[in-house]
Amino acid sequence: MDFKNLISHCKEYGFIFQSSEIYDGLSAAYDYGPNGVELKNNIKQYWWKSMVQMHDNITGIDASIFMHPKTWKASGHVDAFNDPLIDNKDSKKRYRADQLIEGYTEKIEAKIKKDVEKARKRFGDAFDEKQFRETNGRILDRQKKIDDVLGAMNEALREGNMDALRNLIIALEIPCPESGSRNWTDVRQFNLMFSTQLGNIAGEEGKLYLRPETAQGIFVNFLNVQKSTRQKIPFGIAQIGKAFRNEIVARQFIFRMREFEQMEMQFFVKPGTQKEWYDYWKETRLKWHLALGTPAEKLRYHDHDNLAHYADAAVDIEFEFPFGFRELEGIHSRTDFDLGAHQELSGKKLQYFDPADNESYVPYVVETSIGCDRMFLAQLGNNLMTETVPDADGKDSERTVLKLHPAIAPVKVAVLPLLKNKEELTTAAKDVFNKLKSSFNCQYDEKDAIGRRYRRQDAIGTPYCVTIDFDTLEDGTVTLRDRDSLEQVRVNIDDLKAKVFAGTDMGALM
RNA sequence: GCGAAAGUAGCUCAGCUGGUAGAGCACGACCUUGCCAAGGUCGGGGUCGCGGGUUCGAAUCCCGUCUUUCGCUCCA
Repeated sequence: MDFKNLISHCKEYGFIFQSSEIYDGLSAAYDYGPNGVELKNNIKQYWWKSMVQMHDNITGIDASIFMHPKTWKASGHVDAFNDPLIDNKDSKKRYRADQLIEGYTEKIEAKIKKDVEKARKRFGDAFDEKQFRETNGRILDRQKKIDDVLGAMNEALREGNMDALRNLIIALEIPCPESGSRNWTDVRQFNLMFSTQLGNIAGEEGKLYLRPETAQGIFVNFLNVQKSTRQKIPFGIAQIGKAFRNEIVARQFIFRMREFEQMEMQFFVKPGTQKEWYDYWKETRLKWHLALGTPAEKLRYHDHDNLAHYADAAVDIEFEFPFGFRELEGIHSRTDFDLGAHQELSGKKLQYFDPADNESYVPYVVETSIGCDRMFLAQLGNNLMTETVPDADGKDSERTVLKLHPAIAPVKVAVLPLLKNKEELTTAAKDVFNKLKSSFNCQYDEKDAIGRRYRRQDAIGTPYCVTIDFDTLEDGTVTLRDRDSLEQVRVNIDDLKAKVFAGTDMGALM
């Protein structure tokens, strides 16, 4: 099914609505509807059970969205994600001003390397690169130029002086890499974190940020959790929660929103063992996706070429969305960057005493981080389809069916009296419904012909439909109709609960 | 942010050489209906995304704006 139809389906069947739609909507903000919230909750529950319930050494927390501003200083977000952006008026291309300037210095560096290589060829084994670089006049001039430019750039960045940054680009006559044009706009600061004010914090003007990732709530609680649970390394802390990023362009339905939900687990390990745990989680997390029935050819690993400031290894699990392969989950080896930075800035020891080695150390961290909304979209993209099934006359007819894994389906079972106007049938059906509803999310539906009701349930992914007919009144059996095979089996009402449970049990995935 | 396309009933859309809105499905009532999108009768529902302009008259032409999709760009 194409992307547009998927979005329509989400609205029509109560999965996702645009935020504040009656006011023309808010860009890139969406609300989960009645079926959407059930599916999303089930996805979260599947993740939570797989991570926390199934691992003795992983526990959960739920940290505040507001955190002390120093958190983001330590994490690097304040410094690393204040991107200075500049547009080229002719080509309409946007660049990071600092990257343009760095590109300029890299070209000079390349010229230096060329000279070095020429000299190496000339002098052969006797060549001393260090000495050559320190004595060759042309290279020294070029190196000075690089140092001057980067020095000026860093000073401008440090002071937040956007005009100075622009002037540098103009003075160096840096052209647009695409068009060659030097017709630049002003440089504008773009911070990926949303901020708000909160009176005073520790005597300083309090600029609060909405967290751009949930991970820091885990790091700052590292010792609280370790001590209160008496966990021994290796152990993990899991969290599901909202995060906020002021993306320049937020698009593609719920794929990239400015407010989104993450499911993150930080796994604390002994330094030196991070690689083996990175490999372990890389494999374990892919299995989690495969267990839901997502086909292997729609998933792939994508290694990061450019590592983030905190990582020594990083891989994405990508899913083939309707608009191509995109990141669904990330597994990052975050080293001791975060705990080390918090230890330094807070002045509090964030170390673990390892009785096995009789020593203290700052643990290394392997992170798994999955976007909840993206997982939701992936499930719809993978399971929503139209297919041909026989109609009442045995002829081909089309149905729209959401073939979610039964364990995460919003509604587990629909209870349907065969006919609406026979009170003995509707009464019996309501009895069955009342028996099931304490165990499963159920729906009772008596409107329209039975075939239409089946199709309505297909469209929201309900794995089972129970139909009450006249035989039910005689022998206490009902038909149990399977969403995918369309097969119906006769089941005793007393066995229904066990049957539906067996077919929708989340435990079977783990 | 730039470029392209779109926005009319709950949904999918038609109407758009200007003359104050239609269909199918959905919704409500009644009849009919015995397992995979049944039929009949009646009924409710839209100031055509929003604002402005041209005109005697605008869903239709023009300008602006918001939202969405696609392509660039960005993406810890």
